[in-house]
Amino acid sequence: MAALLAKNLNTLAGESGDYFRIALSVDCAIFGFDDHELKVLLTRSDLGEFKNQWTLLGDMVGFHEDPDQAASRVVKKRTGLRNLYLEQVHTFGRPDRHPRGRVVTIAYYALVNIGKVRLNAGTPDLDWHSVGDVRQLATDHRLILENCHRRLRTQGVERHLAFGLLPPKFSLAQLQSVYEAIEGHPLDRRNFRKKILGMHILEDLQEMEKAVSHRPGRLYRFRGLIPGTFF
Amino acid sequence: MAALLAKNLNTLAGESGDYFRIALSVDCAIFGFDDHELKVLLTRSDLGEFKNQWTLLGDMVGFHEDPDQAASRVVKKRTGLRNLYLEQVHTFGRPDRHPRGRVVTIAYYALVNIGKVRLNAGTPDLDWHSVGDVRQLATDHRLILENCHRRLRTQGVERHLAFGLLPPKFSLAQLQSVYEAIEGHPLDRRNFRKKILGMHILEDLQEMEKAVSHRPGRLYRFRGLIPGTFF
DNA sequence: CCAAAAGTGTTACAATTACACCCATGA
DNA sequence: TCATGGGTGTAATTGTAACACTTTTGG
Repeated sequence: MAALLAKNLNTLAGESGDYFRIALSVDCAIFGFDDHELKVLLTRSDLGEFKNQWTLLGDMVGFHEDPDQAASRVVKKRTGLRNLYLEQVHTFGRPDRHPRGRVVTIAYYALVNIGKVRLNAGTPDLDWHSVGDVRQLATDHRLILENCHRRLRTQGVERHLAFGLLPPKFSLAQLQSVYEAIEGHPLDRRNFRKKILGMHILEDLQEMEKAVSHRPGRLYRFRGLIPGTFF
Repeated sequence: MAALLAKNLNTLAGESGDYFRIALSVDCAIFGFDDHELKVLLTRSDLGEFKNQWTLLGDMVGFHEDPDQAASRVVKKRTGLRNLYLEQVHTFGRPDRHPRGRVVTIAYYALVNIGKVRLNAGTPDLDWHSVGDVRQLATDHRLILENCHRRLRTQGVERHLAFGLLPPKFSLAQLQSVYEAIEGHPLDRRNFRKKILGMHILEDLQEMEKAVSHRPGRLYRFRGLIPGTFF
């Protein structure tokens, strides 16, 4: 069967006859938001060459598996969450990128509500890291993370993705804090409220924050679907 | 050697043990501009199931080859042009997308000056097609083309990519015509000139169009590098 | 009553849009 | 002299950015 497949693939005419041995993986930058900072979920590499270095979460793509599904599977396995918005960002395929041979990886990012995540205890040192503090990662994962972060930043407020990072009920201050963390600079409060409220994407819950040691903020929820998610 | 690689790859822990048999290809939407229309270079499929259907230009990625290089190689082989700007757009990997087995493809787009292209005679029915007229393509190439075209449209004037579609000397009317073809709607002439000239990216060549049956336009050339290209 | 964050409008500036007439050339 | 497209400026509108004081709560 493998030989037959190889023969078929060879009829596709490439420069070399051995391209069918390329392995395909997915790597996910799973972003969360906590303590006014953008976080990314990392674990420890299990590659000897990169032992003890941090890496994004990934896995090989199964032979009968859609890469998008492989990415969902990775996120589900490590965080317990399903039906998240996952966006494909870029495919990294330099021949020398992986120490164990030819592995091409498709990078995705996901946005999760950090409070809902039950971290999978079976994953070594699985934990959240401030994106700004990440230094070295195994193989080319720093490059991959930078690409995912840039994509997230340039996606813009209009795509409403940031709501995936928040609990269902939130204040405008929390929402602003999310955008500040993503964009990396402070925003003007009045202009931010004007803009967001003018979009009519928030439903006023007629509720207030509780037990805060200052004037409580009004709570809202997001009106409308986040693409790829079901609430 | 193949068995050793497979064994190594199996240690990467996937759902199934046969992911290493996934084949990887590149497919290129090569855009050109002519007769006030955005064109794309197509050829005839050599897949029995899609015989006589049009397809984008692609090839398998060699085992030791960077996908970006594979895309350059494809463009060079069919058009004779090298050092073009090529942008990776998306990776398509549905398990059922290809009739000859598991082939995941990385899509790229390129912008070429159609006048410089010497079409490779060895490619069946290789020719330019108006993007707006493209109906059915082999496998999922219509989807791939739509993705590449959308990426090109949303890239915006600021990225200066459209210059790749023009000869070195061009008039503002030609440039405007390119943007109109890409964006799919007419633009106001005065506003367009104001915007482009205000960018200071054009050098006035102090030359005029020749042999046109109307008032000749001033010729310009692009000042500065198109990313990924050398002039 | 103090600290801390919520809530609220107006003005200046920049960017974008809409719009109409004269000019240079070849046929 | 006509047809064709080149070349030009201004006013209205819209969007964005800057900016300070009052309110509500818990401690």
